[in-house]
Amino acid sequence: MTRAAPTRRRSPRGGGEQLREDIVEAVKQLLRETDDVDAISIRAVAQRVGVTAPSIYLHFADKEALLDAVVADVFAGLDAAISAATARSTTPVACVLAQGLAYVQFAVDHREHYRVALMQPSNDTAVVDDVLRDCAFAYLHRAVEECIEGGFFADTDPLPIALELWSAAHGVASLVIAKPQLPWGDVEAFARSALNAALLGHLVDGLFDEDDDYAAVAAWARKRRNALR
Amino acid sequence: MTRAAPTRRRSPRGGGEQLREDIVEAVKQLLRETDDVDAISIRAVAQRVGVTAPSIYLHFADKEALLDAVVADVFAGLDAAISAATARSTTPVACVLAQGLAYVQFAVDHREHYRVALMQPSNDTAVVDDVLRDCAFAYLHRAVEECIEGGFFADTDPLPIALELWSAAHGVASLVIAKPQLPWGDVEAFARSALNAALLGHLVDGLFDEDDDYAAVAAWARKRRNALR
DNA sequence: TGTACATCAGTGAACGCGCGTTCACTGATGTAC
DNA sequence: TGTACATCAGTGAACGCGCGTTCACTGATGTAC
Repeated sequence: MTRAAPTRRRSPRGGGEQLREDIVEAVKQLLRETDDVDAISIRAVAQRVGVTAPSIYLHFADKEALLDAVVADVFAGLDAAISAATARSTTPVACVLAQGLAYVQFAVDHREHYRVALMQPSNDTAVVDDVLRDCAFAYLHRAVEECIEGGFFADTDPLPIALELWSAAHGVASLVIAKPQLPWGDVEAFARSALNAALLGHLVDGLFDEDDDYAAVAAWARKRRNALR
Repeated sequence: MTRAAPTRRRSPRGGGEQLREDIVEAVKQLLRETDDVDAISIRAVAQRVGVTAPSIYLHFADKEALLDAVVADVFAGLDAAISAATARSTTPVACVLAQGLAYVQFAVDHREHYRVALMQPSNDTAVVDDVLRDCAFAYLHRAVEECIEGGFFADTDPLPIALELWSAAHGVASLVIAKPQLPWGDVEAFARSALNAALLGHLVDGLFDEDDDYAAVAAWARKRRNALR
């Protein structure tokens, strides 16, 4: 393997910004191609950008800072996807479903990006996580609030519900990514079904006696199922 | 750091079995102590066992084979936890909930073991995954079948439902592990609530018009909520 | 317009390190006679 | 019971490698006069 000739033009004064962006983009490219965080080395990244390894350190303090920047970039992409799904929705419950589907779609479309950002030991600083909390998750939190305000969900604290719904979407996304050989069928249909169940669960939450091992809801469901037949 | 003196007694003929088990146990110990897969090196494992590095290769073809053995061992532990939860349960729906709680409990009690086994790129061979499918997951699959046979769930294919419930439990477990600083509150209570929602969702699945953006179920729930008030 | 100079983005070579793995070996264990 | 020998679990030293990071440098860019 021959080293790539550094064809890149030198940046104008104070113009390292372009190289910085290129470096982050190169990491994302390598993640996409190799599906393996361990393939990310300073040398590999530098070569991909067309620059020598020490140049990376002009823009990032160390490798961890570089990966933090990549994670922040991934969060921004996730945020954009969920923001778009939110804008497309009309009712709050449908909005939560759309957000969940967009989330899973983003994750499986960018599996290694998702893995680095959300399935990895968090070397990410509080700052990086704040990006997530203030953006992508904020949309979900707001939509849950609207579900409560609209009387769709019981009138309780929206935060745990939002976290539960996030867990539901994350569960589908991360298990599909970690174990792709399991019989998922069509992933979007699977995700829709799983998210639908979680949503239905919250819609009917608190409407049945909860200390009876589901006997009350089961009896009700059985009766209704027979009536529908 | 001085190298540990190899105090270990030589195994009797054909008695490498003991060392093999000790090696797997040492890996699990290191994972527990460091919370970091990258801390697992052949040398570190050998030192922990009290043996030199090449000895490892008498029992495992290479590092990947060693990690596969560890994953299989973790799956066995998970299997035992879920088996115990299953035995404790009386009704099938309560059984699914108990299995899910046991699953999450096991995961957070053995976070790095869980990470290696279920949040990591699967270098595990099909053989290793079969252990999971034939043991831990089989209990869930069976319990879902019983939910259907008992008329608790709609009469459909149990496999996707089991996978969805697995995703729900995995979602809680893996997100709590990956982002422990989020406001989870009591993890068991959180898991119970999330699993409860998924279960409720499947209990009432198919009982409402599904092409109306949840309008039918929402109207029904609102009425019932008012009646209960 | 032309020249001397300061700046600083990027270079090239090297550092020390820990890794997975190999190989010829040693010496305690167990066996055959 | 005693001795010679085969076995093979575990050793010690070494291999080549790629890694993150450093440091003194170079030379194109832009500026001051």
